[in-house]
Amino acid sequence: FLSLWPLICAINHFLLTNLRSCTLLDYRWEEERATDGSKWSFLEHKGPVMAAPYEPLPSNVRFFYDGKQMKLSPEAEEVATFFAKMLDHEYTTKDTFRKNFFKDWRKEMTSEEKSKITDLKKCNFNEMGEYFKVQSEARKAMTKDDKLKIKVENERLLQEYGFCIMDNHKERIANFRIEPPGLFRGRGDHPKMGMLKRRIRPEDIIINCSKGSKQPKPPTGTKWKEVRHDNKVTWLVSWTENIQGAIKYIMLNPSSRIKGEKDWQKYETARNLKKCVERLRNQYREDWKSKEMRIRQRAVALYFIDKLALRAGNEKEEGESADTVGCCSLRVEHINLYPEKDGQDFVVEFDFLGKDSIRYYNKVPVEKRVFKNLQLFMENKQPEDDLFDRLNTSILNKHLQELMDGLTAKVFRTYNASITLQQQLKELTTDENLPAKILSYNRANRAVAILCNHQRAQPKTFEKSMQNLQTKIDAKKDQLSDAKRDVKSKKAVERLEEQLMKLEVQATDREENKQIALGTSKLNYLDPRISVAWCKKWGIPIEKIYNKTQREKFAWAIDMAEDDYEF
DNA sequence: TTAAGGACTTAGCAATCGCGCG
DNA sequence: CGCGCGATTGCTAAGTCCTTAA
Repeated sequence: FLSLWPLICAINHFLLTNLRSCTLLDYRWEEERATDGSKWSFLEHKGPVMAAPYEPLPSNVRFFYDGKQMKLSPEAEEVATFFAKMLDHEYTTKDTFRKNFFKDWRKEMTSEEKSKITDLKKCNFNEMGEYFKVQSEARKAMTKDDKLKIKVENERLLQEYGFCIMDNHKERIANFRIEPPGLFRGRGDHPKMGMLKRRIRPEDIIINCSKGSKQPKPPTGTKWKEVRHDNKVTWLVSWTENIQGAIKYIMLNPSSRIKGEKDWQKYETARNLKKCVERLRNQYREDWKSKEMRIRQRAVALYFIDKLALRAGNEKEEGESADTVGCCSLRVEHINLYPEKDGQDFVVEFDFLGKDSIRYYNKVPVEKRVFKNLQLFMENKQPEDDLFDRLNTSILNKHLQELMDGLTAKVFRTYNASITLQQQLKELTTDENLPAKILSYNRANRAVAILCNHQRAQPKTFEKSMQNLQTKIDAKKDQLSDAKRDVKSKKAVERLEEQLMKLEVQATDREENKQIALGTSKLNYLDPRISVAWCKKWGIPIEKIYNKTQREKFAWAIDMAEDDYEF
């Protein structure tokens, strides 16, 4: 294997460079597209990689019920291992999780097991849990050669299943592996946490490819649920998941033509909004005065979406998922009104759980008319009543569609994120050294992340890593003063000063960033042409802003944007 | 008009990678 | 050369919005 590796790398490199030059040569971003709603005319792929089959535990790894050893049937044992693997996780202490798990686990038991195992508290999974810990330690301690074997096998799988042919292009597939079975982990206070996510069989899977293509073969002795040839959609494989009954898809990587073009289109729609946003703002200000309640509600909601970059807020079925809201689904209990607070007039305090149960907390002064309207909307309502009872996302989006072609609520997030980046870059970038410019970029990015409420848990290692950095800074300062004493080494002093500045910038950046996630806005909300243009204008290598994956995703923008690009 | 189904984008966290350091 | 950490990637849940059907 060691001798094979360089060859594999060489082949891989050849393929990648070949693909890249292909992109450059044929300008696939500028190819003509069909107008009949079809997404492709040829699609060929190898189908999904199925999850690895269950391997029963060795007989020395035991399960105990009520203190007594018990040999479980393979089906019940598999589900038990899912729980055992999560023993250290907070999830397994939660009532809902345990209840859902136990209910679903019992469904997999033989009738004998079912009659014996009646109380989760009496189940002892410790040996199983230990076994998996030892296994994962062993994996970490594997020899180089064994690690390489795994790497080679993964690479082989990627080469075989990780690509497809769509309309003359070899494209990378995003998620070509079928999700393995396990226990459902919802986010936040999810009523279904702990339920069994069942194993997906070939009989559950729908394959989508073109008629003339070589069809993917199901594993021997099995059949696909269906093979269809629908070129009005972009997915290659789909199946229905058993927790929410939702459909899951295998689709292409963001670097693909089909995703890139869609992304480009998204930013073009946002730029169209830029052209008419003042008109729209005047319109909703007028509508605050409407004699119709539904119009006032629509106008106030739109104002929030525009000013605060709130999500649309579709209705959700109660009890099916965590209780989270967006703009249209805000309830009376999610806001507080203060005619005067901290020296500001007409302050609205927002406090609610948004997507992924991330808390949105914000205090904002608003126009008097908005404030009065909110008071009106809240009159005679209970805390759990809808704030905008005459509004939903479908009504709002229908209205937006009339104001501008292609306009929906989420376009405001894209527009406000991108315009903020552009403005902030203009404001913050100074003609300093490279690290200072990068810091400016990150600060502009950060302003957007704060606007969009993209948070992350403070890394567990944050305090320590800040300390380490401080130690480095102190050491560098010492070095510097030593060097300064030594009159001969003027060059060395300069170099040390630069290194020290770099470290200090890094520390500032990291501190400001501890609870903010920049990745989401960078990947989904910021027109990449703004960043490409900024790099060109200031002579900054694009690699400083975008890593390899990001450069692949934004290849279209890197190809087309010049230094004078205006969002 | 509403509900359900379907397709696609957006999201944070966990696992893994790979680089700089002693 | 191994270790530890930050960076990157993988995973899949959770949104948005459109279409279809009753």
